[in-house]
Amino acid sequence: MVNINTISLNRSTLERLLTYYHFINHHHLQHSVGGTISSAQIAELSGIDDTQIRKDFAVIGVKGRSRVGFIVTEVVHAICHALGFDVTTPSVVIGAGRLGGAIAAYKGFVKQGLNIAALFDINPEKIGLIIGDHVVQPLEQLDIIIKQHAVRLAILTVPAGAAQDITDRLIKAGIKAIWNFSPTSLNIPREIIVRNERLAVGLAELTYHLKQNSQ
Amino acid sequence: MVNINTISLNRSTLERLLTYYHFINHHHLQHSVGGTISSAQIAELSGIDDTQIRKDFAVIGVKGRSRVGFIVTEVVHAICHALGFDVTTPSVVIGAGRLGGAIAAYKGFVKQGLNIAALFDINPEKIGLIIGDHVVQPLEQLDIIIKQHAVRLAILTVPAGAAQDITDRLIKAGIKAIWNFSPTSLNIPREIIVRNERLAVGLAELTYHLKQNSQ
DNA sequence: TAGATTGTTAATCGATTAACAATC
DNA sequence: TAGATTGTTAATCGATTAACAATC
Repeated sequence: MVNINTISLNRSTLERLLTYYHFINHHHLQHSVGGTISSAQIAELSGIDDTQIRKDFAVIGVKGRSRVGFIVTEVVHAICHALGFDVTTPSVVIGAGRLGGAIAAYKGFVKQGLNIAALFDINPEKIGLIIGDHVVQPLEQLDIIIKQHAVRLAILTVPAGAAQDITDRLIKAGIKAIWNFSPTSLNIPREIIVRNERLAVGLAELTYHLKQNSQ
Repeated sequence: MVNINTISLNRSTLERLLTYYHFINHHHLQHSVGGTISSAQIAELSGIDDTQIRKDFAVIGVKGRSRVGFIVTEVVHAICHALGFDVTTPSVVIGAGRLGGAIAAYKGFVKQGLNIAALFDINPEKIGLIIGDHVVQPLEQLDIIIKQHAVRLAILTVPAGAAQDITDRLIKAGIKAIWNFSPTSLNIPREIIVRNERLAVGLAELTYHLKQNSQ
């Protein structure tokens, strides 16, 4: 086993690795037992430069063969391992609104190792509702469930106004990483990992280009 | 009025502009009539280099004053104009599931000029349901509504398996831009603008860093 | 004026792409 | 072998940061 603990993948690299993974899966290439694929073929599918692909594979410890290419199953396993998909990540979802419910009910993230231990809401009327496989829990249960399941990841889908309070509470309860869907910037200690999912950026990009094209 | 039709903002620039906009709004700076702000102050708030900020402002036509800084309202207006927030963008949401419903019901995008003309679903059981201010429409209404409202933007929240078929149909109906939340890659003509909102990337980034930190 | 801040040029840094020897 | 493909170094490109004259 190649030790990849010491290497550090930046966000662009992670995104590219996920792109390779997606295209390989999408084309059902992983089903061809012992099948191989060249960096040029992946480049053709994904639009990413073939030199870049070979470098990325080198970083995650995948070795290819001259005149043959890379063994598909090796690539898939290495990407899963590098990205942590082969480890289950327990998590909690805070906010049982439409977005929180969508994430809690979505099965696609399970392939990435995500396991949702519980879904919380502050609204008493929502407590007890069943969304996906989850019963909406009151926030009072937060500490207990986080400890019980050794949860380190929280998925935040509360309104902007409530985000900071909940965040402080999550950090006190031992959360180490926050996937933030609230349209606000969180004030957090440096050691906590945050990913702000700013959907507004996507919309801005589209409206901007639409405007450009119509002129 | 500065002509910004000819300039081209890339994705990083758009993201930075939105960041400035967010921090200026978040700190209620726009309410200070005639108030000014320096690039160093925005740098402090946003973490973006002050030289970069001055360059971005130059690109969107905002002029500052020595020893004073930039007039807040001018900055806000210029960003809104550059990003197209001052123009209403009619759109349709395809897929009245939890995610589609969340987007259709969310009011935050209105500030960016987004107007949702209709919400569609293929499932007959969902037709007629009320989500937010919208009645779920059958796909048969797609062409009529797109023409009626001159819709050019479609927001796609259908399962991966249905995404390509719907996309083809949308393009035939005259859609020019697609905000794709389906976890799949769409095959589309070059002239159509697509933004793939790959939430899996965010999750991968977090699980990767959690794994790194625990070793 | 002195000094703070802009606007812009130059330097640095990192990411991407090209080139090509090594390999099978 | 000849030729296709990897692995890696070198070159290019673009984005970021530093420096600093101009300005008020």
